[in-house]
Amino acid sequence: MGRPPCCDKEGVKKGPWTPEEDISLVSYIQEHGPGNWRSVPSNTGLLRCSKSCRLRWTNYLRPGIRRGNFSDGEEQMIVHLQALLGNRWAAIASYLPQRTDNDIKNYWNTHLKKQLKKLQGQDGQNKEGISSSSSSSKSITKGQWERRLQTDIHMAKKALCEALSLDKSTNLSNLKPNILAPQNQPSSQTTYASSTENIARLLQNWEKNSPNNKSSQTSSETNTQNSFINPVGMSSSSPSEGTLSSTTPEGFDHSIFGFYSDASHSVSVDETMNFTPDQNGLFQDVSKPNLDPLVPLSLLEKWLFDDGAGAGQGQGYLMDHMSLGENDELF
DNA sequence: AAAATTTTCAACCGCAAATTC
DNA sequence: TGAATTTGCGGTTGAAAATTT
Repeated sequence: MGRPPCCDKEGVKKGPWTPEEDISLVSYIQEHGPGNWRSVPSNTGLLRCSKSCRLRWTNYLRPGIRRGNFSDGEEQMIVHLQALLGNRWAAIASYLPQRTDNDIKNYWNTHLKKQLKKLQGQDGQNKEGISSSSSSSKSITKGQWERRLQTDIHMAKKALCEALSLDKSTNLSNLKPNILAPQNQPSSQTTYASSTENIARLLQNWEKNSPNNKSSQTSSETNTQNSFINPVGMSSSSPSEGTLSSTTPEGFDHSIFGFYSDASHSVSVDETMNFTPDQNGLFQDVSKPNLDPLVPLSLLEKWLFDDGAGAGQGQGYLMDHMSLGENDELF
């Protein structure tokens, strides 16, 4: 016997999410934590299927997500990892904790693929496409099954890290954010919308900046200067590119949730590149380990392609060189 | 200025693995 | 144990925005 369906297909809303729906979902998750998606639509009253809720959360609302332009480093990382792992976007995204697999996939399909094609056209000698990747020549020598196996080893280690770290701190995903406020932050702060009151206030502000008033909401740059009140008292983002402010098609600025808040300052790209789940609190997707996104690719490559990698020799090497936060001690 | 074309990216779909009962 | 369901992943779509003609 199975379980009842999460939602019936009829009466399920599709298409772009409205700010109200976002707020509804966010406030529910703030209270109950992410997970148990099948109960989300019924408990929130959202006319969305559980799948859609999960997707919206993981790809858009989840704190710690960095949106907008990809840095050169990220770009290179994606190109290298794609050469190593193929189109395994979730695996690739695990190396870029601030990016979603969907974003990476989109970026690959819209930007990098073309760039590589161009390069390929310019340099006919490089038939493989990733001409600049030192690892690519090695990767051809490995069968695809072998690459997959190596990735799986990495994923297994990752899962072990998570399991062990979760054991240490109880099951984080089931606890409420206020309970798990990062220790290095003042107790008055959360890394998330601070309360349902805040969300209500956000909605008020959003209404003031009515969706009809599109002129001020068309770019992330203008959004950094909009009139949303930061619920946790965070100063407004600096207008410099790369500040963590994201905007829905409706112009809903998610920085208002204080996802990335550090009450004393807005978060720059450089800072966020080094963020850790602890710094960003509970709502950092626990499925993404704290792997420093700027780990030199040669380390990854070395590990993945090291003959001894599968047996654990390379494992220690990689782990030693990657910032794993709490998990460092595990290896 | 307007139409046509291209680009972008949020969201959907289907499948496979994992989970639940 | 096995069937039914949920969850997660990768491929794809299509509306909106941007760019070109």
